[in-house]
Amino acid sequence: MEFMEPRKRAPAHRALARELGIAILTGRYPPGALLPGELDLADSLAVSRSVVREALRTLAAKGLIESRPKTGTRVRNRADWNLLDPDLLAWMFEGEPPAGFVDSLFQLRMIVEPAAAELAARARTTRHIARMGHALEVMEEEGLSSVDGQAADQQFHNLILEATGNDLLISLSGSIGAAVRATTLFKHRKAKQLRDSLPLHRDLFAAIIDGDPAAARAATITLILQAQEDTESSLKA
Amino acid sequence: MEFMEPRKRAPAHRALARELGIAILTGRYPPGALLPGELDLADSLAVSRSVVREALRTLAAKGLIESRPKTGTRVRNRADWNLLDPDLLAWMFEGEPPAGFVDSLFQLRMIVEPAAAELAARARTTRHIARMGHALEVMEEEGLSSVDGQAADQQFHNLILEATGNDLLISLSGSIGAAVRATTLFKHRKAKQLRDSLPLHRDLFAAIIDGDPAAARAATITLILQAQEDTESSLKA
DNA sequence: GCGCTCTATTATGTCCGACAAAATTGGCGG
DNA sequence: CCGCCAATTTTGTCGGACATAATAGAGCGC
Repeated sequence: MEFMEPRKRAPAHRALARELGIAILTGRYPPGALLPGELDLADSLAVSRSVVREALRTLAAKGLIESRPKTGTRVRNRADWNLLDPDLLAWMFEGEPPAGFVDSLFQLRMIVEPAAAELAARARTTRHIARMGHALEVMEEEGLSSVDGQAADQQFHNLILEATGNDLLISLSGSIGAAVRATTLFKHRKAKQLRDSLPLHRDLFAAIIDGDPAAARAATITLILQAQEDTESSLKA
Repeated sequence: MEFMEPRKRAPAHRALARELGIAILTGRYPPGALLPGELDLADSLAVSRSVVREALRTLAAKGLIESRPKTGTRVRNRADWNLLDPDLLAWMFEGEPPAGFVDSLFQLRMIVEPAAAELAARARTTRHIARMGHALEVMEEEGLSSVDGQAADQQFHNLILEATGNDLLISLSGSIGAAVRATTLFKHRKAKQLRDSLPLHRDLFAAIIDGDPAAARAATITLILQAQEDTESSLKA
């Protein structure tokens, strides 16, 4: 159990799930492949079979694998993977994100977030407006490079989805948030000059306050486009 | 282990995960609540602690719960639940779907599917067209009430998402498909007269063949609206 | 030889009992 | 009164054993 050094807090079964999950996502075990038996895994990794089994249950719950007696444990088809699971998205970005995946993510954001902003502009309550205003304040004071500033940025976007009152969209916010968090790492790691997105955030906030769906949609699109351009220029570097 | 009678094929840990998952989703264990200790659960349900633990790992992987030593296992906040997980959606519809949830689902479909149809009309290959044509044929021959016809319907919609070439959208198709399958049950169970959706499917198919994004979007919107009206009239009855 | 059934094998599935580690709680001492 | 330390409780990990299911192969009859 030597592979959990970075996070001593992480239980062995969680560390192993991450390990195997990444191995599957990166294609070391391609779809249809049979992975080693539980007992083999257990003693090749120096953990008990319980740990292996719990890790496999975690991966099975995320749609990555499928276990049957005698047959063994098999990697499921890519279409069955729950790619919107926050853990999977996080694991996906641990190394270099697969080509095209970043595009897929921005395509999805471009579909979901403008529509969500529209809904939010209609359904928002004063409570939501207050909390969004607070998040915006933190962003302005702390800046978008600081940890607190980025957390406030996340919350600002989550609040928009929350304001739609749609449970499924709220759940999506967690997933997309996990992925955006990861891409933001790339942006700040590799790119030096990032355009200030605060004015665009303010425009979006104003549109939601006004209850102007069209303006909210337009502001969101602009915001995502800028993030996409910055991210792509970072990836090229 | 007497609760797995309906599906003898289902392992105990899977049956228990479903059991507990439904209990959490239906609010029997509300967010923040502490559920019984592993040992208590084990002998109150007459299974071993291993089974209980593997079930809990499954639920944890789906974002429902969170375990820590000494503190116990706690139900996480609703916002952390992976509602787009196919299992969770299926469990959600085992009983009466919560009020507003059906609306949320159609709202999500109305956001995602028209946009996906647009993309599909641009990116579709002849291979996709051929498979979609085949699915449409099955639907026409078997009818939408038959099992095969509904399966073909599912596949038709999945193929559209697949044609977008966007992995995240493809993954969404599995989730939404699970939910749509469930709502379809309601429609055919309670409603007597369902309008024929085949002509609309043909319109959508034609638009995709033509590579006409605007028409594909419009056809998809019409299709979803009709399904929504039929579903709502079924739920009232 | 061909095909069927029945057995053998091998993986996951389940059970048990024990100890380790962590985190809260309470008590002890400064 | 505060802070440190120990006691307790719960999850975490371990090891081994047996049950069960699904495949592969042996044996049998035709």
